[in-house]
Amino acid sequence: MPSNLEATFAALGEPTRRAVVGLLSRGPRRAGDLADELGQSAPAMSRHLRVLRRSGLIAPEEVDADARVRLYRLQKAPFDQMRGWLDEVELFWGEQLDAFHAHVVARNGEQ
Amino acid sequence: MPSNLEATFAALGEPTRRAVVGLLSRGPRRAGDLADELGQSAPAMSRHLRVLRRSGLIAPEEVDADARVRLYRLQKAPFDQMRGWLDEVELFWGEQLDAFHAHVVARNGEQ
DNA sequence: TTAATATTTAACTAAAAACGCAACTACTGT
DNA sequence: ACAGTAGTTGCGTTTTTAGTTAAATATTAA
Repeated sequence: MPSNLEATFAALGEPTRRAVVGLLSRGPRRAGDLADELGQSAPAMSRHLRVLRRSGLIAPEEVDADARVRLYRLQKAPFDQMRGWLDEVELFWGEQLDAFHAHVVARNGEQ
Repeated sequence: MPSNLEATFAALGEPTRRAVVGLLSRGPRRAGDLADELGQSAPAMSRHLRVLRRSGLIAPEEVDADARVRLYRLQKAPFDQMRGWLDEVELFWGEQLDAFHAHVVARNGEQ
């Protein structure tokens, strides 16, 4: 389950896959149900799920009884990583804006 | 400047473009400087910048003096949209986990 | 006007992604 | 063993993406 930002963002850059994540946020589901709900063929959905699996965003539930059925579940790690990246970017960005503001204030005085 | 999630996530699914965003978070920069710092040819960088522009993640600064130079700057809206989407997903997800926890507690008693 | 600089666009190539259909795997139930 | 169900994979096709070189655009400086 290698969770890398590259694959995560790329996976979410596709509407069907974002919709899959949206549905899975409501609870785990089977591949076939996702295909039906999103109007995709079984092979197409299987491929989307593979992309999502490789990104680490989803994982098949531990198979218990019926191994024909794979219940997919959302994974937290990639979400944390994305938020971490966004936090980092916005942290420096904030400093930049602060510096810009200080610069304006230094030139024009407090508004 | 249509800022849609699809283009935003897709744009960030590429390492060079994420690096561009990282650099721009430290302050606005010219296309040529970004190309140099990231070891990309000018045309390649120009294309990456077009993708980022179309996603809404960056915008060229209002041209002031020298119009040969385009200073690119990060835009907040797409970041807010991404966080909004993540919030929504994790909101439902949280409810799901809460329900699961309640279910476990109901079966096994408080841990 | 001419040269120089910064950036984008055009045309092309190569690699990757997406989708349909058909075939295959793996398991269940009779 | 056989049929049925759930899901994945192989293959051919079409589209998209990323990169290159060369040319075009826009602006400043001489």
